[in-house]
Amino acid sequence: MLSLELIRQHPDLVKAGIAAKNEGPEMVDEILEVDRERRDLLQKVDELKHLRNEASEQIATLKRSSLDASAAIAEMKDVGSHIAELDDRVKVVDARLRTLLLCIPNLPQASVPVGKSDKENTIVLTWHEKPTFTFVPRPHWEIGESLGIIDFAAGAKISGSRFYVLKGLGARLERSLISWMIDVHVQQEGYTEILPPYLVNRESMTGTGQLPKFADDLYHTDTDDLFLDPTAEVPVTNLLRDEIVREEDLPIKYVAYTACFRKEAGAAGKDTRGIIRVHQFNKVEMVKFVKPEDSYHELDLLIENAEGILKKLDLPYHRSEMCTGDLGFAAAMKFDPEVWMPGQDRYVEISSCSNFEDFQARRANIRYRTRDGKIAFVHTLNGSGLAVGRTMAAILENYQQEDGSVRVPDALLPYMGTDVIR
RNA sequence: GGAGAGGUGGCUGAGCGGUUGAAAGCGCCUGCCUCGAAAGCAGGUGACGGGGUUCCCUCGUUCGUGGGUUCAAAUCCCACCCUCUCCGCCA
Repeated sequence: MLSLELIRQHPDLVKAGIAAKNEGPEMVDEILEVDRERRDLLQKVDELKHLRNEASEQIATLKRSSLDASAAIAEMKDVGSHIAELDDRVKVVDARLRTLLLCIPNLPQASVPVGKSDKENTIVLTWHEKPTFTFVPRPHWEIGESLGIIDFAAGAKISGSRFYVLKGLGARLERSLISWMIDVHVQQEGYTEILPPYLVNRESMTGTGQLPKFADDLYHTDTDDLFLDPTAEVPVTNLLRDEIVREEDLPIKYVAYTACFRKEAGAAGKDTRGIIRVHQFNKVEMVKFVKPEDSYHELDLLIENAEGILKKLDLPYHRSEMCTGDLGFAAAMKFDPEVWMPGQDRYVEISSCSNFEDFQARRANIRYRTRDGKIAFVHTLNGSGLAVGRTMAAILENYQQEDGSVRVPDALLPYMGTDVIR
């Protein structure tokens, strides 16, 4: 959510910002209009309420000294109904304004390269050359199936397309990755581990920005109006919804594993093979709450924490900087580390590290009290550290051997109990 | 799922139709005291929104949420949500 004050004072700046995200200026004008209407109404109704409050006090005084107050009461009856009428109108206008504010995207940070779509993202860093193989490397779905550790048919039978089943050392590898990633973030980088609910309510989804605009991507339970989390970002960020934390407690750094659920509504025909794009996947997510002045430094650290996992696994990757058109709804700046998949001859997004500035904090009302007593919104950031299924795919493709077996990365040896999957 | 109790400011907790935005205590802040701290004493201390002569003044809202009754609701009525206790069921 953008600050209403910012929209009032610098509508052109806001229009330019959302234009860079491929969003038209109409919403801004409507907000200004509705805001004007709201303030006019408020002025009127507040005046009447003031009148009523004063009259009530007089009535109370009269009653206390057992005097007749029926004249004043009769007079207030009209005022009361007028107030009720205006209050109804305020309520309608308030709801409209809130909806508009919830639907306007965050502004890109000034230094983000302007671009229309993901085609204009730039590679800002490359780590390790693409490895050479003495044989033709296979994609992970072939490796996984031939080793008997990924079963796509079973997933389709149990649940449908874009589901799969892990077996034996495949399941063990996934579980090892989850534990190891969390251990790294907790023990080496000072994050606090969280294990949150996967089902969240409407307020939480609104707080991080999935609702109201992106309901189509979410699984929803009809009976009790809960949503399956598409990322741990949702439950973990909402941990501090409507809270005021102390400045000295910032930054707050959480890491959480959850299963993630996505309808992938707009992705028909995309990544149909393998475990890259599925309806349910595991992810370890880092979430940070920081002071505004620290948030870009914290973004750098967050990216390093995400990429640290890739480095420890010795997986080649590069870092893509999102242009304005590919930032998404809530981010002010975003970097995606992408891992090399030799079996598919391409890089695949394996993490996404964003600074939301105060966009989510405003929606979710997450604030902090400064040392001198002032209250301000925190900045929130999050980044995958990492997407676990895709990490497994990357390991299968990068660590595959000519005989069809897969070496276990050194970092995972203590968790896997074997150094090779065959 | 059934029965009961309850949800009040950062926390504990009073109030149960009319100077109650809300007692008291704790916490926090400021001052005095002190070499300093503690204790003690004095004072201050919620959030949100509107308006203004914008380091301040003023008005409104806010006692789980949403409705209702009333001139007036933390206080009465209804619905929902949540917490706790007991019973049932259960990984």
